[in-house]
Amino acid sequence: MSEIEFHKKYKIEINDFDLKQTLECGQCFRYQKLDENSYIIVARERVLKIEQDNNFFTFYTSEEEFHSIWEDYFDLKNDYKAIKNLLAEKDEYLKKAVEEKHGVRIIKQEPWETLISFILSQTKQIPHIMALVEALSKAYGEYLGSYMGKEYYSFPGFEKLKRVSEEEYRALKTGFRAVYLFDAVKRANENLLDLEELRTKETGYIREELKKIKGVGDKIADCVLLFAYSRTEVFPTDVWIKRLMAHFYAIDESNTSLISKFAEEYFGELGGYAQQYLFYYGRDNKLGK
DNA sequence: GACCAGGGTAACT
DNA sequence: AGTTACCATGGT
Repeated sequence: MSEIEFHKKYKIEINDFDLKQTLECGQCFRYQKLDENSYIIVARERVLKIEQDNNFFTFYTSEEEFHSIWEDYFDLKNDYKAIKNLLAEKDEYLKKAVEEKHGVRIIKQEPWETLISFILSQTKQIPHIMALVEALSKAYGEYLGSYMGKEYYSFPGFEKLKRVSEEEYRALKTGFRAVYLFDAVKRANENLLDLEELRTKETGYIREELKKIKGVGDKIADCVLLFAYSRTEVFPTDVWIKRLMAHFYAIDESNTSLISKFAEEYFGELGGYAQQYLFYYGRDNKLGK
């Protein structure tokens, strides 16, 4: 078991960015909190340690890797101050949400990991989702090293999952999602699903292609579009958002299509950002019951 | 033990 | 086209 050293460091000042908020807002499932100001994340076949001291961040990697990978991964070149200003002008709820959750950034995650993670997410609470993703990685991913008594594994690609049976997925406590996992892996391996090719396609086309996978509907497809393909105009509509839209804007929470239509007109191109600020703000403050 | 969790499907009206 | 039971599992 090789201990990861993290001997390289790159320190940089970044505004409108908060580690806790960005990692714990519900968009990603593979982070480990070390203490109040530092986290370990596993992404892109790597383990990264990050520390935050107000607006200063220490990335335990080279400056070169920060610029080639993590700056893009955390969407750090995007002007979130401008985005937050536009949202805050819309109404009091958004104003409060962007003020309280001022450091959220929409991470650019890998499409495959995002797809599988959100397939696993259905009718699960976030800690459970994290446990399932962890179990899947430990069972079929690559060992990347250990740090402070914890082992880290990469997220397994579809090639690595090619020979895995539904029963083996069930053994990981994935429940009825095992069939969905199996179908996604099968499609990817049979070239019926090419997530890299989809990257450049139109949003609507990507959504329809993703929905061909068993167990993938509008919500999961939209999460992949937002969190992996950076289609920041989409508005993933889950149980929380339904309740919150009823709470904030008096829209019937049982009418998902009406909520989507309202979001499209009201938030426009900023739908994805609005969704994430409202989701995190609402969930964290237990709004909408 | 009932009820719910970052949903989706199939079988109903 | 719009409801509803059900899916597997873990936590309150």
